[in-house]
Amino acid sequence: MTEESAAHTLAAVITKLKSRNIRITPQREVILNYLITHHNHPDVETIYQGIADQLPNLSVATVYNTLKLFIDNDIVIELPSTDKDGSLHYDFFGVPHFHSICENCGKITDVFADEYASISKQVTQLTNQQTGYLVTSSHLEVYGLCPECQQKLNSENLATTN
Amino acid sequence: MTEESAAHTLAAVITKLKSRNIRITPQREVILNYLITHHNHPDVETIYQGIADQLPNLSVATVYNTLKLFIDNDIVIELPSTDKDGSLHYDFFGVPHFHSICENCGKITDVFADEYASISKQVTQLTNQQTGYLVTSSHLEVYGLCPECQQKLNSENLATTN
DNA sequence: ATAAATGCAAAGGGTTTGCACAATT
DNA sequence: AATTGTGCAAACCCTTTGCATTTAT
Repeated sequence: MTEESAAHTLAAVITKLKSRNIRITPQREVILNYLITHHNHPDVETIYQGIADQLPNLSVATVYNTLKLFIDNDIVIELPSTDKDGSLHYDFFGVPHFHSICENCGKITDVFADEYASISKQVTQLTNQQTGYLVTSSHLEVYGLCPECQQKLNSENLATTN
Repeated sequence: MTEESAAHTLAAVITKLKSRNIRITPQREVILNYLITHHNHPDVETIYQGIADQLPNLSVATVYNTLKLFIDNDIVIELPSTDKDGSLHYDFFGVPHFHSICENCGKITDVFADEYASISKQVTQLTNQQTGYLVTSSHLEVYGLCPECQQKLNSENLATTN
């Protein structure tokens, strides 16, 4: 994402929040900007460290509060903790997508596909028909082995069978 | 699920585990049986309480160990914690399905749909093409308001606007 | 026999909470 | 001015860890 479009995205989200009478504080703006410009699926600690220079007195509690606010407003989604890390991860959800998660190293990868729109729609309809839920959003995670871990595990197996 | 088919399912899963040289302990069998016969998406504490009469000396650590084993062998899946409860939930995954989660009360509801098979397949292919992951499984969660909470919130709104 | 699983209890660490103070509208 | 948000630090509690003992194969 270019700086230009990131700035535009930031402004658009802030407008959206303001229209819902949500106050825009420096903390919220910085955290939001971090999430828009970083797609590493950070946990709270990573976000905290990543904006420490901009907000020297920031509290972790504020990061948690802000993330919850963004999640409730469908701006950010929460991703499960990966094996080697008990903390939850967060992702700006401007463009709908899903995630593949490596069962070996815990890496999270974005998957953007045009097909996801129709899948979401189908799933929303199915859910509403069968359960009566009023559907707000849907999350999809795919589990497997990332290319790097496939290679690494393959090398290890070759080594141990010699 | 009838007792008959539950027993059959239990036997089938045990055979599958044995074929992978996984030891069948009383603890594992009881926990597995609990999960096959209870689809309340229990957390660890609920499982622990639910089988306390069958395994008086059971340790919570064993429940955690066993669940991890089942997850690694694609028998059980882990579900995110609901808002009012910081603990993860577990679900026997004999018949593939997805889940709807109420954003208000945290209730988790199974959604069985024939369409899910083709969705999973499609998602697996998309992921493999775009990321090179070797896909093992996929999870889908739908968020929204359950019928009960829709009604409840609607009543509250009517009350407060009077 | 022996490699693996269990139980116990303590430690760990991510997340939440309560309240005084500060800031947005 | 009034409502809302923030920072701080302690508390919470789910989960993990280490090790001695027991057990499945």
